[in-house]
Amino acid sequence: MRKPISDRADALPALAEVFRQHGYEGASLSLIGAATGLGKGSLYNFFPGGKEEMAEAVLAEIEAWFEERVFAPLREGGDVTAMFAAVEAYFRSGRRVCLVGALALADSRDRFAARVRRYFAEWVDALAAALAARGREPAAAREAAEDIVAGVQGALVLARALDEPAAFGRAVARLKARAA
Amino acid sequence: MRKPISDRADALPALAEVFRQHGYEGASLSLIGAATGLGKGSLYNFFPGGKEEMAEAVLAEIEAWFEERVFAPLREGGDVTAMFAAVEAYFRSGRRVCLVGALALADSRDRFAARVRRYFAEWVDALAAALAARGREPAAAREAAEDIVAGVQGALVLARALDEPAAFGRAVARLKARAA
DNA sequence: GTCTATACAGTGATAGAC
DNA sequence: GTCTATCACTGTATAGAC
Repeated sequence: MRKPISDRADALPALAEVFRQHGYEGASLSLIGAATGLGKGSLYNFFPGGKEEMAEAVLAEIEAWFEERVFAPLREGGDVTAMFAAVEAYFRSGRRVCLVGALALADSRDRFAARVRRYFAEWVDALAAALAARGREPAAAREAAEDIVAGVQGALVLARALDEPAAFGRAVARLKARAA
Repeated sequence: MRKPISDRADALPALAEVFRQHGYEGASLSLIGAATGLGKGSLYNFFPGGKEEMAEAVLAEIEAWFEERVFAPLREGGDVTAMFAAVEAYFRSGRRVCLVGALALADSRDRFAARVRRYFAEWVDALAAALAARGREPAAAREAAEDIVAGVQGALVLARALDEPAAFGRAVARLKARAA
């Protein structure tokens, strides 16, 4: 809520945070209004499709962020270390949850199934390509990529469940070593 | 719903399935009524505390199941292979989601925070004890235990997200090899 | 464009008939 | 004990004033 909100894009960070903290069903329009500082009038002006369109916009932004900062560098440069740095920063060292992962498990999972699947498929594909470029057999690279992506998601679950963000950092260190 | 429902315990499996599929907020009393075949009268007769008491009962049953079939064997016999077999069966080879993990990420996470934390803490502790009994250094055993528990949870997220249950089986195979 | 009012459905929960 | 009817409330979404 730091910057004045004059269009959809300005509202997305606050929106994303509400969905992350409360899930899709739990993110009521009152919570959304409070978090963004926008009334229902403005919200429906920006997002005529209502809450579903808000969530879609948030997911699209997340996907774009990862595409630019994680997937593309992985595919092009094969830079796995940079991925771990980006991921650790993005998830705030385990204090932030992965909205896409949460949506995959939760209530409204079929509503966003296509987007969720694409996000994870792209992540695994890009990481497998990077590992293959570093000399692994294609099949082994793909297994390792699945292992690492699942490891990140599981570490987020565990860190949140134990209320111990440091568990995420430990997991990332292990995964980094395994990827090297 | 196979057996006639005459007390709380009979309703728990159907209840658990509803919470797993729709999350806590998404599991409305109408869904719960349809899944259990019970009217609101019966439900509130069995669970005077309403939905929250239903979820608590489900979580307690899950915890008891894992305590008996997973945690205790790990602590006593150190049988890691049996854990993987139990886990693979319980999560239906990746077609079933972990309710405790889902609650850790989702909306109503603080409501069940204590139970969620205990479930994962016991799992990690028991597994670490088993790995230590198999000769690992205590610190390494604990790291490996965290790695494996997180790996299971992450594999469930990934399998569900990709809509590819087989990804769970592949992950379990990798984790099993890593534990050996 | 943004707010205030409100419509309408659906929620969890309760009361009372049987 | 179980169902039906109903409660008060909150949800999303819309309409209309400004």
